[in-house]
Amino acid sequence: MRRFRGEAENKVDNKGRVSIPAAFRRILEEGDPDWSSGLNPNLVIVYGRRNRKCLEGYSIGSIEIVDNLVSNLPRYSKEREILERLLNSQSLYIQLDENGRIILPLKLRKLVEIQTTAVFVGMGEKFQIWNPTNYISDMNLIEKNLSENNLEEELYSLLDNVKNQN
Amino acid sequence: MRRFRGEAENKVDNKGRVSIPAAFRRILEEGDPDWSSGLNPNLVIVYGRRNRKCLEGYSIGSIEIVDNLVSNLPRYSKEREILERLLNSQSLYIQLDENGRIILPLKLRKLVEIQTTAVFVGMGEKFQIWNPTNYISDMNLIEKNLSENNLEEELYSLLDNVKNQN
DNA sequence: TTGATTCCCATAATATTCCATGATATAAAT
DNA sequence: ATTTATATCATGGAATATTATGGGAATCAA
Repeated sequence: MRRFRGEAENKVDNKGRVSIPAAFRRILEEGDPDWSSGLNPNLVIVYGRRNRKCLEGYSIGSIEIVDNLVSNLPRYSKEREILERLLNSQSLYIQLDENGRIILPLKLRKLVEIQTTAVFVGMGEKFQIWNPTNYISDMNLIEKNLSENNLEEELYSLLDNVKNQN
Repeated sequence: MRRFRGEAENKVDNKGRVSIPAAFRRILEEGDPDWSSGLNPNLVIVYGRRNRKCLEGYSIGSIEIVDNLVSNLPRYSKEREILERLLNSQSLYIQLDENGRIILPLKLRKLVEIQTTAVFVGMGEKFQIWNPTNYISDMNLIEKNLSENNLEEELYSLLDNVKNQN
């Protein structure tokens, strides 16, 4: 399955409307079992990630994978209850409109400090929505983290040493 | 599997259109699981390599190997999130058009200083896209490094000591 | 009735598709 | 081997479609 890739910066108007980048729409369409040509795909927005100042968007298909992982934990276990709280209560279904936009409720915009602009960031099986300035800081943090932990080399050696298993 | 080999210099028009060298197309076709005769292959362009002034092109097959390695890390682990960020946010899918061209978005062209001409460089499992002048400097840098330290022989001797990890 | 929410339409910018052509290369034929 | 036919490549232009984004009317809720 194709992944969310790339970055895009889109306007948020005062009704809270934002365009989902076209490339992401394609992934949402593929990932929505109910979607077919002509319809508008659904997605799930999760806003329950503490220590992260961003929202996360999942295709229906990929949120179901996560949900199933949670369902495999022992029922009524403390861990499961917490995860369900974070992933289920702090999330909502949204359907794209005719123009490929969604409406970000005021509550969510406030939560992640989004006002007139939102940055969409591809993260593989999900994507993130950031306030532009916060995104830059987060990226800088990552850069720092990379160099400190020597992760960068590790990462690129992954890329460079792909042993082709086809 | 066949590899990206050779160099080619192609024109970039003001819409950002460039021909992918025919030899590279064949490799992209072979490497795209969805490709079949008559279709146009997809590829992934990675632009996030710090300290490198070039873009990198991967066939779908080889980028998926990398993606899967990352996907095997614990979901939501710090390490995975960092890797996903770097690999996915700094890359994009592109499909060749009917004439074997792709469109390099302005953002990417600026990033690597490409204007009217681009050099394609085969690098085995990936290829690079350079501004011609920058490519020459990079090559010179390598040459200089090699001759100054008399590294060439040493380098090639590395090849013989590789413990084959396949 | 006064915000907010949804739906519908408009549009400039951008991207995609389609067609055309000269230049190379590949294959066939004498 | 030299010429002739055929296909493929790199590139340009123009027609068409899609994106991102704004504005307003209709609908709804308190």
